[in-house]
Amino acid sequence: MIELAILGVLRESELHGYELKKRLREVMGPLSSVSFGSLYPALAKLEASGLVKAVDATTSTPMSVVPMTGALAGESAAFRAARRLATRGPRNKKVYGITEHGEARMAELISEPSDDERSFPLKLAFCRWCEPQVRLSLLRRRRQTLEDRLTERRRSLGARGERLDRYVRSLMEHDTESTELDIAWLDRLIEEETSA
Amino acid sequence: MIELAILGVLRESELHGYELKKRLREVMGPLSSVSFGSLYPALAKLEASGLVKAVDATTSTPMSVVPMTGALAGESAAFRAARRLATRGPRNKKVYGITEHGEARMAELISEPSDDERSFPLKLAFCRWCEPQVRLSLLRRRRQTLEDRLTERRRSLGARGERLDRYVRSLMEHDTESTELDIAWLDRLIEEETSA
DNA sequence: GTCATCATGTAAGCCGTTACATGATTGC
DNA sequence: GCAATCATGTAACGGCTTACATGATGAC
Repeated sequence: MIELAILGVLRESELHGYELKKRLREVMGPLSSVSFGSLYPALAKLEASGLVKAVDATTSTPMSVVPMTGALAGESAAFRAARRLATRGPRNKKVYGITEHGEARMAELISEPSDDERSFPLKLAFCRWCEPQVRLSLLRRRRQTLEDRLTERRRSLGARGERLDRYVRSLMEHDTESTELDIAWLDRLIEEETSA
Repeated sequence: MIELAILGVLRESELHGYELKKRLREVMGPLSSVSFGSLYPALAKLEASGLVKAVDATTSTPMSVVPMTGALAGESAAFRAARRLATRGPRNKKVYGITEHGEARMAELISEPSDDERSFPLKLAFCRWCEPQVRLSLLRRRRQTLEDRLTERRRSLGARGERLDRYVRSLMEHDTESTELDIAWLDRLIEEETSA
């Protein structure tokens, strides 16, 4: 889970742990944002496996050398990171970048059949990097999962739906509605994917 | 999490661990169904705290005494459990029931402010047992949580929405849509709650 | 008598958390 | 110089999972 999230964010730009955490919160939502206690060990593990590497930021450029244009609004996150890095020196920061091995691992993670509520959004968020057919099968796999759940739900609801508690029934009916919306959304994505 | 689920199911009928697991899967959905490895220790802990107790099923009624009507389809789960218990004897089974202390604990758990994706459905599923005002504040609290997330989402989407990856944007838009559906559903529940 | 199912547990491990410790840099 | 923030980590713990061990009961 956290592995794919880190790789995906690092693929966009090289970052150090602290900024990585901020970007992760943006991607994964304010909920389920990873904590430092899991982020740093995860990074260390990824580095040990060669999926990410610490990039050398040996430019000891003092601040005066960096031209301050005043047009800071347009800066990319990566550029800001680079500037701050140059300003502060690399001694106390570890800036990570994804390796080729890491990119291959990403493709592998996205292809994995597991399809739960947590992993799917993450996979979709980074699926631009993978091949169209992998992306398409991801969408179809997810659709099938939801479809299965829906028929299962309908079966158990039909069996003992009448004598169900009011709140439980409302919960189930809403879940069904919600899942149908999900499927319709996936259908749109699949349609766009196949037409292109 | 698992604590509330167990208490809630036991409140409907006295059960032993194995059947409890089956009922839990029905309530919590096929996903996130607890495993034995977590169920039994959880039950033991609940018993130690006095929230559930092992009910004595000392009725050594032999099977022949139980009349077999043939109309088995209409049996309740509780009755089936009782019959099977009488058939097999209590030696190898531990049938649990909720205590008064456990009922109080349930009310406490439902009142707790934590409101995440997992705990809310569980709370709602068992909220019939708690007082109307507690139930209402549960619904309102959840609604507020979703509303907050929605405004947060809109804020971050407005800031950098244009240059967002296609799939990430679709993900966010769908999440927004989905959350709006949730809120509308909660509004219906709240309306029903206040009108009665 | 044997196989599937029912039934209860324990052990090891994964994945993540909170809380704590440490120190550099910046702004005032 | 001092506080706030940036930055990196460690330690202890929690909750849940899979895999394993054990044995009773029922169907045939």
